[in-house]
Amino acid sequence: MKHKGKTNPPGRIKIMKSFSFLMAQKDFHSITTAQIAGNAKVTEGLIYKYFKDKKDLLYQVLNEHFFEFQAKIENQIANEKTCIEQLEVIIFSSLESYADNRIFSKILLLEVRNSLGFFYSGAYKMVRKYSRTILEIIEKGIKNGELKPDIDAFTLRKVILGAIEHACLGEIIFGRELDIDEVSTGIANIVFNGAKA
Amino acid sequence: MKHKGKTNPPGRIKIMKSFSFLMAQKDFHSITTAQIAGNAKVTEGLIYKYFKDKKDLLYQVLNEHFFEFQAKIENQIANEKTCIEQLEVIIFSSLESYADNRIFSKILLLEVRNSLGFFYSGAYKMVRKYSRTILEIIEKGIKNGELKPDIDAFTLRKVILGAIEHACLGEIIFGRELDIDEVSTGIANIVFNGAKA
DNA sequence: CTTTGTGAGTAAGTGTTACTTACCATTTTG
DNA sequence: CAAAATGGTAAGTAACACTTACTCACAAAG
Repeated sequence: MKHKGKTNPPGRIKIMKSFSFLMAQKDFHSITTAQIAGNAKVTEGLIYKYFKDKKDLLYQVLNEHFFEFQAKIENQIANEKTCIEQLEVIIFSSLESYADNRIFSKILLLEVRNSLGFFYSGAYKMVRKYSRTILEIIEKGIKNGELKPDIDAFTLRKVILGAIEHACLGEIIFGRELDIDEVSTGIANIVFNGAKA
Repeated sequence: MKHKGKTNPPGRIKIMKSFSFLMAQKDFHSITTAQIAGNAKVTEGLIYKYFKDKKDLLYQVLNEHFFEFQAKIENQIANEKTCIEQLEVIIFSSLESYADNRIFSKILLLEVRNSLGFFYSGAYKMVRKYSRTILEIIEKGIKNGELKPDIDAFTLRKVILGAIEHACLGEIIFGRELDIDEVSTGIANIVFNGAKA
């Protein structure tokens, strides 16, 4: 009998916790189902009651983290008035969330992108929502004259998202410390004022 | 008897070609050693004469592509005089190289980053060289007054590299077409002149 | 002109791994 | 109270990455 997702039994929670714990130490592929089950003190078979496969477990863990991420960001945007201030908050909050939640960052920026299945998962819907929010703010900024009329909204989004993600990589991969204040004001300064003298 | 890497026998070439061919169609993990060998018309065992493991095969294929990439970029930088022009060329050429060589892009941007082994591979040395070149141009630009003195060179590099990589993702993952001219001038415009009105 | 060594390649494994099937016990519900 | 569903276990299995032991060809060296 397959699980229909209406409840959240202890076994399921233990499996997700165990998996998150292991993800903090090694990469997805070198985590085995035996380790996940052993660490969670359940049998391997139970994993497949609650998750379609190992990848699905990864997506669902990501999904849980994404809720917090999204909620926090949207909360903080609401406090800002101008579009530029909102974008600055997005840069800062994203960096902060990534730094606070390394497992989330690791999964989202390094582990899920390589397989097509992710782009059909629920977690990806949240990525798109986050991404759309940014685009809407940029478009509003162009309309109300805060941003230059000749810039392309999609390209500006690429620059912002790319900068955020790239800034986190060193931290995730090598465990380097990141001065969020410095980096986020640095990125905002370049993106809004330009680097040319 | 293990291979000592002094020659480049036909079997080795066939394996790398076969693997590249398969990488154009599916992701790394869903390619099996049996498929690689079958497609190359050699036995599975031969793969392990020339490559430490499957990941090592991935790194070596990446490494080959990286030579071209690096050579091309450094060639094109040499033609430009100002630092801003050099950085513009880097943005354009990188986008162009990624677009022309999807297997290379896919491996570098999606497949290798998730395992630590990559950062000890020869291919990663080339990434660092490319990355250092960009940093040096930026630092020169700050010194000679082309770029603002208050920007941080590392942050500017993050923005440029992040924007380039993010711009390629849609293309690699979904096979979307990318207007390189438009995107590269768009990125350069934002990064150098800023988005604020 | 045999011996010795080595590079290129094969054939047949082996242990692990992700995933499946069949089963049990307890709770919920018609 | 019987039927269905939930929560969980135990014992598999096919496929996979990787290993071991072995040819064969051929080139120097003695």
